[in-house]
Amino acid sequence: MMVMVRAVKGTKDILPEEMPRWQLIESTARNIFATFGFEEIRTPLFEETELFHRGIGEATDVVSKEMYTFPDRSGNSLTLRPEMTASVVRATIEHRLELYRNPLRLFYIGPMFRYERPQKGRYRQFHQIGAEVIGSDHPAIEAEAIEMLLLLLERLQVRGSELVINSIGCPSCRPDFLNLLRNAVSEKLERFCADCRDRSSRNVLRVLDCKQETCQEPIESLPAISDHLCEGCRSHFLQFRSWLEKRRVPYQVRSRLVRGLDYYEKTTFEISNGLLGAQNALAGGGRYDGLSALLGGKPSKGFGFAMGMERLVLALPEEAVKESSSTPELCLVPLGEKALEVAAGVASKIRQAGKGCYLEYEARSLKAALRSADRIRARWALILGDNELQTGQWVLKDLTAQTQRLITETELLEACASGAGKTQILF
RNA sequence: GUGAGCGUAGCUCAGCUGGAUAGAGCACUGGAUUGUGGCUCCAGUGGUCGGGGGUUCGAAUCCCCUCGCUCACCCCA
Repeated sequence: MMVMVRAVKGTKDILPEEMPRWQLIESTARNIFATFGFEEIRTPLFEETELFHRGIGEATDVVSKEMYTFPDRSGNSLTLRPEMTASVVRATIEHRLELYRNPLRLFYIGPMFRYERPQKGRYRQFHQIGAEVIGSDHPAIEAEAIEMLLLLLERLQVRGSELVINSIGCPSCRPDFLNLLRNAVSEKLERFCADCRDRSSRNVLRVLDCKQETCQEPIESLPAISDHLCEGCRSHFLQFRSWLEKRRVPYQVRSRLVRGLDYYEKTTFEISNGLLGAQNALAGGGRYDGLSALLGGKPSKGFGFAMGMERLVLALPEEAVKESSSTPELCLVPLGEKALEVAAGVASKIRQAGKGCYLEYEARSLKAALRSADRIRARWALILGDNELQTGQWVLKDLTAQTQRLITETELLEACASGAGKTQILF
């Protein structure tokens, strides 16, 4: 037997049944982002591998072991984007978008790719909605972006989200802190788990984020970054917090919050939600003032976030998705080949008038056709058999009211012409 | 990369410590109703029990390998 080809590991089909949830999320996001002055941008799904190496950082997990990297036919190394901030910043540099609006407010919706073991809420092809503000380092804009994100969640009736924030310092204070931290960890190395011992040399900050029971106590005694911020970072963070408070956004400071991408500095944040399982981060983001310069552009400060759409779908309550069927309400039921020809012509005219209808092709019997019309939830069935062909009087059956009446082609097309702008036919 | 759990009809699942032609509900098709749906009743289609090997008189059931899915670690959205 032929082996069935299936969707590759970590990818999945989003079937028509679940499409309303996705469409709701996308349209709500577009509407809300527009009210904040954000404009949509789409960048290619793949980029020069170099972009992510430079932007995200060689040492990160994403770059070192999670990228879909491949040579194209000319030998260039390309990579399916694992996130989109680097691409957006690349595009702003390439097209000088900072000349066009300052700050630049952009958002995006699209698929990302990371080679990881799939689990609940985590896929190899996953989708993000994200937003970036480029060209300003005002702390108020961070609070505004977070407010926008929370408003989206509220509008989608997603409950139980928590905002945690932190400042991870900047190039002028972080290196000193990292040394301090590294030394503190190595002093009591034996008290940390094997993973943390490994992390202490690879990426010390991560030690702060370890969830191992046994590591909690030694972590407590480690220096906190909040005590070692430079004056600029400290004041920026305080202002950011006060802007959140002015906007009445509840938050928690977690000095152990660490992000996985090297370009972040100063403000970082995460929104988690208990409905998601182990991968409980619904959205995350932060400031990336050095990224533009790193990618060869003019120094340009930025702040942004990304939200996982699959995770948002998991957290989306059923009542938020309203039944909104856009499928046709009229089903044409021809009985026999000759009737099919006539019906096909009528269907064309209906659609040219901007209305919709189903055309039943394989009506084995009237009974089967009506059953099928019922199943696709059509409101009316137009029956076209030998009798109707003869008389020119077709049978229009109201499947809900269980009534039927005769109608001519002319009357039908007149009904189609009425109700301008609506795709459903009004009888 | 590591660990655990699970693979029986399109879907959700029964199938007791190994026993004869592998079952149910839903879905699908047809009939009761020669051109009238949803409800009801009746009947039917559909499975190399994920794949391979082994133990046995006999394997969906036990053992080994393999593939797949799920969840968790790691990491993140």
